[in-house]
Amino acid sequence: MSHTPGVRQAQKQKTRQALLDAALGLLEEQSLSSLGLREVTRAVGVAPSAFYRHFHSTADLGVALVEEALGRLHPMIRTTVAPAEDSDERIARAVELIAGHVAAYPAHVRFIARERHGGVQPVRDAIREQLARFAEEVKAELAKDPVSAGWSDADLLMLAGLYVDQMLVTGSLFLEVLEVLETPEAADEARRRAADTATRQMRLISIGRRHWLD
Amino acid sequence: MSHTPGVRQAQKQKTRQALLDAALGLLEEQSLSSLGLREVTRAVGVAPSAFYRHFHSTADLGVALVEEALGRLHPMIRTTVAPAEDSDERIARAVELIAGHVAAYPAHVRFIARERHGGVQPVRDAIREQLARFAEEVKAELAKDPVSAGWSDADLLMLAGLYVDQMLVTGSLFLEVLEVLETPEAADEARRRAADTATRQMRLISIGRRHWLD
DNA sequence: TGTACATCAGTGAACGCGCGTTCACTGATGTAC
DNA sequence: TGTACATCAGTGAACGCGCGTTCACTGATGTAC
Repeated sequence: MSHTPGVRQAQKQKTRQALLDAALGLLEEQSLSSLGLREVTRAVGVAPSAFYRHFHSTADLGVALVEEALGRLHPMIRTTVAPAEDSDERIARAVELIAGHVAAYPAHVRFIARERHGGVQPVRDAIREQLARFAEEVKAELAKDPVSAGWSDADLLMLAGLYVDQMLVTGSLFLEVLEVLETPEAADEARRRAADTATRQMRLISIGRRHWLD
Repeated sequence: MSHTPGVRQAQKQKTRQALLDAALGLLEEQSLSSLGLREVTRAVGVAPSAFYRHFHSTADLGVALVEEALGRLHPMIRTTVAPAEDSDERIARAVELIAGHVAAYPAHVRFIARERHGGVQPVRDAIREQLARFAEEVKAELAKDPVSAGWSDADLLMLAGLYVDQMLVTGSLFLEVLEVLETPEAADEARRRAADTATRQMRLISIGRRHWLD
């Protein structure tokens, strides 16, 4: 039953990925709700009608992009929030990791930031669902930390949500830095300041965490 | 030189406001980058070409909406963050104020949340500028508080930014509640939980603030 | 291995439609005297 | 107050254009025997 001959399926998969990649590129400068099906197929070099072999609509494609952008991020989240000897060290690690991810996948990060509150409901829903999963995972990780002794489940989830939101805020901050750039030196300086602000904000939150039960 | 007869100007202003109102309504279910000039004029009941008497483009209209949504919020911010006898009281006041604002102007709040990272650059810039002003004002207010003794200017601005972001997060949270509703009872319960989460997150941040210099 | 038939990813033409923008216009409002 | 002229917010027709969707098609890939 598993036959899966391959050649035909592989080619289809390749076209599908080309559509996703082209869409992501076009979405750097517009929202999903204004993305045209014909724009995407034109960028790939296939007929407009070919689009329907892969997606019902651009909204459907958007949901696939959410999976691509966030689906594989779960393991990364886990290791980022994992308890560390030194709290400042974990924060530095997290900020570096976010900066690296934004530098490596700016279009994915921008897409999520933009469509989280965007005009396409199914995509908003898909993002909300993924972020809720992140929050649950962060909560599970926080619970392992001795610092969390005595915390209620609701408070742990509240803190996890705060961390998840803060990650997105930090990601957006690094994205803004990429947009401005001007000279390489100015960009470096801006990145440094963004990392510094993000680090201090996370540090303040983790101080609040340590004194929550005082 | 001030002549300003009025009748003609007043009528023009009325049409302009009608365009803004209609656009805001249409933007509840789509992003600015997909909003059509003809949609807006159709909703108002004027000819498409009349649009150009008021705005160069829908992006231009969007910038005007940013001013409308955020421009008059500055005094409110000031009183919200103003030092209070009891920290928990100030937090409760802030959360109630945000909830009330979202309930009173949901379309404005949704517009800002959506377009802050949206596909229309001039609008993003206008929002960023307004939020930067908010952060400066919050910073000035925080500086008055005895708790801020010994804080560097950079740290005050960092904290102010955290508060501004948290206000937007809280606004979005209340907005999501409005979207779901289902039954009135469920909506009430959801609103209660949203307020509770927002309150605890702000409390955690203010605990972090009190122990920042430990 | 070879043959006959089935599948199906991608084609290309056609459609009706709403878009943004232009332009000469109308007629109420404003100004000068 | 009355008259003659200027201003200008809003009109409506026209334009060329790209859109999403449909449909019968083609030809390479897959399957059965």
